[in-house]
Amino acid sequence: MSRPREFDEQAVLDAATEWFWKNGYEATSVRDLADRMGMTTASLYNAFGDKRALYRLVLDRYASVALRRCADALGGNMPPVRGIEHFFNTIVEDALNDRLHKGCLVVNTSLEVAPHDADFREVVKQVFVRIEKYMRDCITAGQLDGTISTKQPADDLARLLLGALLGLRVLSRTRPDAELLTGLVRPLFLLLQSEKVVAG
Amino acid sequence: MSRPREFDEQAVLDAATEWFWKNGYEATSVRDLADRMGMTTASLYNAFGDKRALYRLVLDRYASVALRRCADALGGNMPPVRGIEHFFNTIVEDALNDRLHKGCLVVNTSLEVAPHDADFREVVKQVFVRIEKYMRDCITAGQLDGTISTKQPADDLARLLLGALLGLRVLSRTRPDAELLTGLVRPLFLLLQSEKVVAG
DNA sequence: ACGATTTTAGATCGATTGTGTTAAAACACA
DNA sequence: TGTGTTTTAACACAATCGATCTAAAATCGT
Repeated sequence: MSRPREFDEQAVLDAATEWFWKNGYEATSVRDLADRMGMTTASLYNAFGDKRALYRLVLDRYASVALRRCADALGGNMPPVRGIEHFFNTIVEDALNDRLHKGCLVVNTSLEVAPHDADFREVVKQVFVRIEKYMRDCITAGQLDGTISTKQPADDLARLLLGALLGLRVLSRTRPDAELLTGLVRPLFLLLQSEKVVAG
Repeated sequence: MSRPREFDEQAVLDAATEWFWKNGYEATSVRDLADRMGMTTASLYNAFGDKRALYRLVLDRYASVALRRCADALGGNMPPVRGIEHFFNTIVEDALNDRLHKGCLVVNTSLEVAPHDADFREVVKQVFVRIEKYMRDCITAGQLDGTISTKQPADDLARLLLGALLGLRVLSRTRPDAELLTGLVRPLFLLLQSEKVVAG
């Protein structure tokens, strides 16, 4: 066989993720990446291809865990409306704890690189489609067991929740204020609330 | 006096806006800009300073008309709830008609350049604050004349509308689909609707 | 028509970009 | 221990970046 790698693949990918996440694609140079990953540019190109391929790998890894977290919260054993509340509360908490204001890598990608790169546009698009589907399935379940209002179709409610999520992510980068973010999600929960349920 | 400029300032700023808007800040080179603006880089630097100053000028110009359009729709002579509907419908229409999927320059800026530039972060932040204020004032007016539900505080409703707007703008770049965008805003209108008003 | 002033056009600066090369070093297997 | 393979380190490539310089062209007030 051959000489083994000196670096831990998961660790260096984490470092690359952090850097891309914080600075974006264009503003991150390969030399910056190599430094932060603790390797030379030659090793980087040898191991991951070019800059674009590395970003793709980083994005796929990020999207994978993000989607799993979404599916766990919305499709888990929690009651549907509790799952949605928990999911959004987690998003808000993460935003308030993120001192670097990195937001969401997928959302950042959707505005910076997806518009002029068909492959990345498709990745982002599919992530959004999946999230919308998780939301819709969760809402449908809640409507069936009577815990979520049926005044509006699950399709539209899921679209609104997706939009609110993306809006949250945008504000997380520029105005990560507790009152703003928690106030934003509050009306969503009341909107979902079934008429049959009496508050208190 | 001196030699007058050969270019129309508003026209070249429009060209610069389009290019920055479509490609973002980093991916737009000064040479690209000069070509599209029909001038040399020397003239560009002489007239507008450096690249960053030009972007700032472009962004301020864009934000100015965007805020005026927002104020006109939400603070005009239309009934509050009609104003909000009109505003969001306009956003959706623009997104569907925008074949280049440029989205909103302020939102694009908030994710690409604002995170690592305090000045631009402040610009974006103030635009969002102003929009939120227009929303809140409009909702408060609607609550006072009984056309908007008072079940939720105007503060929170305004925050949700801002978030939904930003979400709309994100989706406009990646998934400008009519069903998605119109479906997203539909629940918002029903949410605002006063209980006293009977549908139909 | 003249001098003052400013915009042009074109070339080019140093720095940095993404990417590649070369050769030495390090391991696995025989 | 030797052979083969791969990673490493360091250097460097062509291209492009933002920014500037010089000098010619153009227009104003007089």
